[in-house]
Amino acid sequence: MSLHLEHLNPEQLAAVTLPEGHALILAGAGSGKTRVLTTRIAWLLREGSLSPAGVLAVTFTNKAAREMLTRLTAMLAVNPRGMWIGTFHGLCNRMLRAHHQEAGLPRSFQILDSQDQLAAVKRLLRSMNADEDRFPPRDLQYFIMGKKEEGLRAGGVPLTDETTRRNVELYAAYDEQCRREGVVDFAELLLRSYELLSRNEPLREHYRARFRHVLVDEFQDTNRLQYRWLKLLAGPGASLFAVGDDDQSIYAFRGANVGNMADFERDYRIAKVIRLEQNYRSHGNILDAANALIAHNAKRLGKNLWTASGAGEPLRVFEAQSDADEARWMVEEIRALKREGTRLDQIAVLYRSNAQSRVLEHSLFSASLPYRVYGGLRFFERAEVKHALAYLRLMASPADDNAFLRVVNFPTRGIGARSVEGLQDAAKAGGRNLYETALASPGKAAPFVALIEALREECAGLTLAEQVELVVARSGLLTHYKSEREGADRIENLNELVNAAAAFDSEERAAEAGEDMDPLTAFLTHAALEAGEHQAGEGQDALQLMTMHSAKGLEFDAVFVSGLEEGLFPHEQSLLDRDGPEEERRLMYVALTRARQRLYLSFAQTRMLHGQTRYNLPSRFLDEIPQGLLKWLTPRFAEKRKPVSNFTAGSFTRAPKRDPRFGGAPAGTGGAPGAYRIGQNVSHAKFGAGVIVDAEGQGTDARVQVNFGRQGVKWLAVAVAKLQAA
DNA sequence: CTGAGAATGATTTTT
DNA sequence: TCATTCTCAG
Repeated sequence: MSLHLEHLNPEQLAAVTLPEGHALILAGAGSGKTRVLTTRIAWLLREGSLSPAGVLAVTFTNKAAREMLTRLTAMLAVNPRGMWIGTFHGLCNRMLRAHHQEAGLPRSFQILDSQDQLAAVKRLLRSMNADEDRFPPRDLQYFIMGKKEEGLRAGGVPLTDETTRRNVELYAAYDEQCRREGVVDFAELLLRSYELLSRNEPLREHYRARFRHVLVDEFQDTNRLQYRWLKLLAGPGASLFAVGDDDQSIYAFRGANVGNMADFERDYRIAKVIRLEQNYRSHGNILDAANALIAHNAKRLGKNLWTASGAGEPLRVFEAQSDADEARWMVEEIRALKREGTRLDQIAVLYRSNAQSRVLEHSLFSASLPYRVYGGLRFFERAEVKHALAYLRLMASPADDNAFLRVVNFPTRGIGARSVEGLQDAAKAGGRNLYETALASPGKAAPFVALIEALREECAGLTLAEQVELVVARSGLLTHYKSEREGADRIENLNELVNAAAAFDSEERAAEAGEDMDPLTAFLTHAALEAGEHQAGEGQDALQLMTMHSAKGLEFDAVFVSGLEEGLFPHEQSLLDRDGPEEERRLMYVALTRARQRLYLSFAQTRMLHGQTRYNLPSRFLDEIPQGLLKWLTPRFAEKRKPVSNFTAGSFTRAPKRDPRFGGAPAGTGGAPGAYRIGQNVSHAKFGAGVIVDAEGQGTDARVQVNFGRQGVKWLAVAVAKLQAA
């Protein structure tokens, strides 16, 4: 077993070889975090009396868990199978499957993903005759998820106001519905597992005795419940080893609590936090920029990245006339990079929101540059795949009303809304699930029930893949999509589902589900917990397009950080939140630290958003990077903001209609000299630099709306405000 | 049940 | 702008 400890730097080595006890590792971007985590496990196994069964390592994504397992397999002589390595959800699922009885769950409980959960919430609201307009299903879903992630059941939520009281009532009803139907949502996996451990002492002691070392990756992303789960599981004799980077905490909006890091330090009396600050990824200028930027955040544990490699190139900055102009420029730069020998899959274009990819895709398509967009629907989330899975779920778990309703009339078989409502009423009256009800008095649903019954019988003795194949064919899904114009892709996905089942059958089953679980339930669990790839075509040499969020954990030779405009990035919505601006800055930090050698920053004066032209100011983040690190490819905006002359109050002209041939830039036919023009840069004594975004009124009543970026968007009376052209 | 047209609303996202 | 979701006529 070769750990290559000699290749570790002193801090990495210190982290890897820490004696028993709790530890907090502050691991900067590109500092070899995964390596430390895996080498630590290997070292513990080699040095101590620890056996693989004593290790529990938890990550957030399946990808990270796989990566860890792969590296360990390469490093170790022992079979890593005995370890518990997985995501929070995967490990909780594993525990709940093993103790489903103690946890109060049916053997083949099904897992609701967010889509399923929303459907369940909608159905609940309808069955309780709730006013969907006053109580949007999404809000309730968010409420329930949030409370569960705080570790609260309906009974434990303080009733602060009328809305909360109502939500709590619905939360309780939702949990009851889930119980009846034998399903659990994502947050429930964690909460149920937590409750099981806290309630059941023998079980808790069993696991505590077993897991001597608990290791957590991306600790800054844990929510309150996850931290409590860890604390419960890591008993008095165990060591909790947490690795994280508070500067890369970008998921507060979905419940992550960076505060867990400081809490951990205090709760476990961590004497010395180990900082991994040597970066093995980026050139010096990139790190200097990132360090300077993140220094603007007040709430930090503190850390400064450095590199032993050289300063490298300056960061290139481009100011575009418009979003289309920005895209054209990127295409040119990418072509140049390609000519110089950079592979396309080593170049990433990052943006704040998915909507920004459209213009870019348009340009790339015209330029015939192959690209791959991350985001969007994943394999197991596609409608046709979910339909097929619903049939399978109903076979495995007839109480699953969600699954029943999804496919009872898909493909259509004459069971309309009427019949379904009748069934739902009868089910409610009889206190039974829909499938049982339909089985007892079939009515219009007779063909459907007969189909499911027949499928169940015919599946006996078949392999998993054969079962899936049979269901896809006999359900009528294949026929249905064959007759559809755009059905080819969907049919391909259904075939792919059969392949996935075959692959799962042979390889993954034992690993994921464990011992005595039936293959079908194991596969359905796999589908729920691992939504699969976003898009096929991985491994082809294509440009990588993604949000800055999805880029976390990745690295590229060259990175474009686009749309650096106030309102877009930092996003205007984020400014409403108290901690929003700091989280946006951390996101920028993540974006910058993705680049190995070359980093481009760009922004546009004009951008199409929601069907409207927006005039944004350059992002504050550009000001927060030392100018000496930047190389402006266009004149630096600050230099152009010299006052020319005072405007005279009175006239303005609407910006002339933009000509698409000029990339949406003002066509330059402006109004009279001294007139206000929409899109005009101005400056104000108090608010500073701004852009005119709208105007109204005439003469002395004339008012203009000016976007002052971080100072906000304001209407100003032209006669009063002394605006200067800038 | 289907398709057309209206209404709606639009950061970020893994499990 | 544009994709999704809803409503209503046929």
